[in-house]
Amino acid sequence: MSRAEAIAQITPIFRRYGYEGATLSRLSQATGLGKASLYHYFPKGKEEMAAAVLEHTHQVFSEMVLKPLRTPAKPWERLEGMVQSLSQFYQQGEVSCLLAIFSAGAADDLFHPQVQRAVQDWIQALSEVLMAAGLSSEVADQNAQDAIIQIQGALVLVRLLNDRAPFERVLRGLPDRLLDPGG
Amino acid sequence: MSRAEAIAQITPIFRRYGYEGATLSRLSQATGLGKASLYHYFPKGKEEMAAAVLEHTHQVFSEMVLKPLRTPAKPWERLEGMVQSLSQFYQQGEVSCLLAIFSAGAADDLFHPQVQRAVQDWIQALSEVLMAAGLSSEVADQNAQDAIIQIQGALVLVRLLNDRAPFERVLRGLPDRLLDPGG
DNA sequence: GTCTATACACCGATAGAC
DNA sequence: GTCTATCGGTGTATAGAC
Repeated sequence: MSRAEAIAQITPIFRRYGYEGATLSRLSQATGLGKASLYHYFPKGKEEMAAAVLEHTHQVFSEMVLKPLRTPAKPWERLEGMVQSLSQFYQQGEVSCLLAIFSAGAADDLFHPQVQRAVQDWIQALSEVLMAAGLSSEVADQNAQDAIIQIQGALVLVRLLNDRAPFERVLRGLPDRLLDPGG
Repeated sequence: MSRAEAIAQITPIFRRYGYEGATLSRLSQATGLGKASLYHYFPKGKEEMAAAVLEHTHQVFSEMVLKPLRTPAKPWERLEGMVQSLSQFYQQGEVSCLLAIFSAGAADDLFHPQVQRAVQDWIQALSEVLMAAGLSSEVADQNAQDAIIQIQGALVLVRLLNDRAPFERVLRGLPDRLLDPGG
């Protein structure tokens, strides 16, 4: 067992149960390690586990989702690339967004700066694609925000209805909607 | 102190901290009652408190938000009425949606049926307005879902960025967007 | 009705054997 | 590295005085 493996195994627990609901018992069960053994990889305890999960998820997200936005391809193709990666990253809507989960309750007090920076990075990367497509910086920023709104909203609705269809439908329409200067 | 007052005082705790984060200590502090006194109003304990909060919030929501949708006014005016009420209900985006909060973690196991029904009611009421405006039932259903998506997504983005502007912007554009058959 | 006192389980965390 | 054992604190819930 490596630290990287441990992070991979505890990540779903934080995503599903949130910071407070991710108890050491559940984290221990998810890894197959005893509670005490988790402290070998995360000496500062649960807060360090959550920080590691957030950091690692951000790295995976940047590599999978943001990287396609920064290629030299045409704007529409870059957006298509992001949509494909997003579907994978959120497992067709099956899993919650860690940022959204950590934006409430006790986790918000601990991690708000990191969470906010991650979202701003995403908006920034999207906005640059839209400006490359000819949109004004104001409209680009607004449409980039709308993308996050629709993705996050779709993930919430999926959980509310227990039906992944809204997520896939939103992703499918996303590129065209974002490139529309009329919002 | 009445049961109704107690519900009003503990509701913000559940909204802000979620089911697991809403500890009896916090609920006790919010009401000014001792922990044991809460059991006078909610004999079955925390689960009954959460159920009462969910039930009461649903009643307020139906009266404030859904009722304007069911008036005999013009569709556009009914949507405007909902938007006004929504802004109030979510305090301009300041507070989270209880349904979204209860759709994750342990609360989902306890309350999923109630939560799902509440969302379906909302979609249904919206869809009927849109059909009255001449949209086909398929487009009306889809646009109604999009309304929930945008409202929930905006509430998430508000928390992520610590900025209420996205919520107010989404609400402002909602009626026109919903009545657009091109969705 | 509200309180103090308390029961008992689980929480996060640590010590130390192996 | 992983374990068992255990700590102090807090969680939900109950008993019973007033």
